[in-house]
Amino acid sequence: MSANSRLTIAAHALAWIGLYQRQGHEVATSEQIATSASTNPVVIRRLLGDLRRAGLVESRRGVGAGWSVTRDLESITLLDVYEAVEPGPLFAMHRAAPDPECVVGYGIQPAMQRIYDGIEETLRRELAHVTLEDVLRDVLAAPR
Amino acid sequence: MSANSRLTIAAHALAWIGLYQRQGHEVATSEQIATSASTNPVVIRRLLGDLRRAGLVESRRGVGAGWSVTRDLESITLLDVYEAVEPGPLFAMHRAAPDPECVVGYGIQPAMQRIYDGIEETLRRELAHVTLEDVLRDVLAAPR
DNA sequence: ACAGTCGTAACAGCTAATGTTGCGACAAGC
DNA sequence: GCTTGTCGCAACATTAGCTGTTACGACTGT
Repeated sequence: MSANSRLTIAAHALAWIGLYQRQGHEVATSEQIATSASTNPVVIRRLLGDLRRAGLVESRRGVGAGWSVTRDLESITLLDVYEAVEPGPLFAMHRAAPDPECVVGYGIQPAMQRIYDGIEETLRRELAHVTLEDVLRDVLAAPR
Repeated sequence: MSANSRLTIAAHALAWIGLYQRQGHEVATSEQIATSASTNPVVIRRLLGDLRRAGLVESRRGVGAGWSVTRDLESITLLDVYEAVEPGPLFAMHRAAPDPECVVGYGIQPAMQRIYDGIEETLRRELAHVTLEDVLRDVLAAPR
């Protein structure tokens, strides 16, 4: 399966901003977050752009600009983040439509789609259980 | 997320072989399955090769060669298929290791890994619920 | 020996994520 | 108003994985 780190990096960024604000700062820059996540500031801005579209963060421009979280970390779940940064479904159907003359080719897509829908629903429930506050707490509990 | 149809095609192939055998045939060829799934025989052979490594199918060579299912469809779950054809984890960590000097960079990976492990476990339980027999029954129940 | 099918390598094409550069837009501070 | 730091965004290169295709040797029933 595709090595997709979007959810990981987005959670990293949110936890970083949340902690930084908790330490008294107003906003965090994409540069700072990129350094912590070992990636490029543009990658961070793109991801945070998705999160802004979902209303989870906001950005300020000009000098002293940067990003801030709009809600309490307690109220943001990984499902919110997942839906903001992951566009497609977990599993895909056939690229080209299967042979409609074949019994299996005819019935396989609705059958699999029902299964996949159920699985995605379960995944969502699972992600909705975990808040960013949980993540940050767990991060800070790591032994040094 | 990557549009990955491996699980779909593998389930399609297994259901096809299972039904074909149920109709009295000994083996199915990759050519036949590829036609039903609208893809290339080599793609099918590659996927069935993974399934053979997992012991779910076997192949015969020479004239009159082809593929057959080794177990009752009732005893094969989508989890068996998933594990046979999907190598990696659902979600990936950072490409490059995050900054170990940063509190978040230091603790984020174990924290996310625990969450992802739990999610994959749930996914597995969900996939283990569905047998190929269920899939085939559902396929055949499709209205024409 | 022939014919049909698998097994596998090699390569091209496509898609998505990621990395990088560049530059205009914007706003705080001087 | 100028400078400065940061975002917004476009453009492009790179990488990785899956998919499609061709080719050819290996194998086996007839």
